[in-house]
Amino acid sequence: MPELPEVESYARYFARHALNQPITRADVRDERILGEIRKDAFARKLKGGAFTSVRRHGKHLFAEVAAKKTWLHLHFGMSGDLAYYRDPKEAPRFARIVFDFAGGAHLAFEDMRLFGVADLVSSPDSFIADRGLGPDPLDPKFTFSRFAELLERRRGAIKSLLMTQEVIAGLGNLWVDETLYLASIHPRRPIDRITKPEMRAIYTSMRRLLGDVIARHERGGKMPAKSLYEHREVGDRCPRCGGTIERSVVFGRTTYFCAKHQR
DNA sequence: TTCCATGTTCCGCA
DNA sequence: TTGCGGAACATGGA
Repeated sequence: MPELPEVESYARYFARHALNQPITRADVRDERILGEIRKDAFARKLKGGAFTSVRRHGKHLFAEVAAKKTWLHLHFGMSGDLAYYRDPKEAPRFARIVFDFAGGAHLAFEDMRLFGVADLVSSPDSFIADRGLGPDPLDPKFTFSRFAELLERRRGAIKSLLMTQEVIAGLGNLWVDETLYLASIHPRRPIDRITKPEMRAIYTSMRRLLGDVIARHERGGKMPAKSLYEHREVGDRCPRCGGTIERSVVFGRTTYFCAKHQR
């Protein structure tokens, strides 16, 4: 379930469990999950190191291996997840890489659909720059004026822009729909027809939503009954205004919205 | 059997 | 140059 809030939860999970334990083995069980690097080079570079810190940018997770001067980079695709466990029998069915630690524990990078990627990179900052990723919306430096700048001289549907990782890094289909629902903006609204107050509504809704979803992951709660998330079905009643939930395709993705209050 | 899925990339066209 | 539609990738669940 990996958009920004999910990856943030994975990053915290990684930091809580898998830091500062010597890596005795990096077992690549399906080489298709690797990016550029080959399986033996990946394993050789990590063996004997230890993860020392974790960073997240957008949907990307980075774990530093300071002694080896490298960072593990993970992208979770559509179905990626992490699992930390002691008994090897608990390994997830679709574990693509398993890190064995000296203390006897294991960290699995699982990804059923194999759209995820694992790689080694020299630093998160150089990766972000090379990839041309936009700012992370939860970065404290990501102010409203920076957000407004991103919308300048842009055309097209607001949903497409918010989904584009080179513009803003981290939002995906689900939480873009939820953001626009909260801000009462139609997903196809042309960017150049969004007013300043509406921009602020989008900015505020987006940041509050992402924080809420992260907090919810931490305590394992459901989304509120009033959320679009709980009503992603054609013909459902909008829990905020009683309008009808409709579906269309925007930016190639199934899009749900309230036909009444999202304009 | 068929359709759909929280992502990304590449190609062709306007 | 920018934006968009479509297809592809791999796999399981409804």
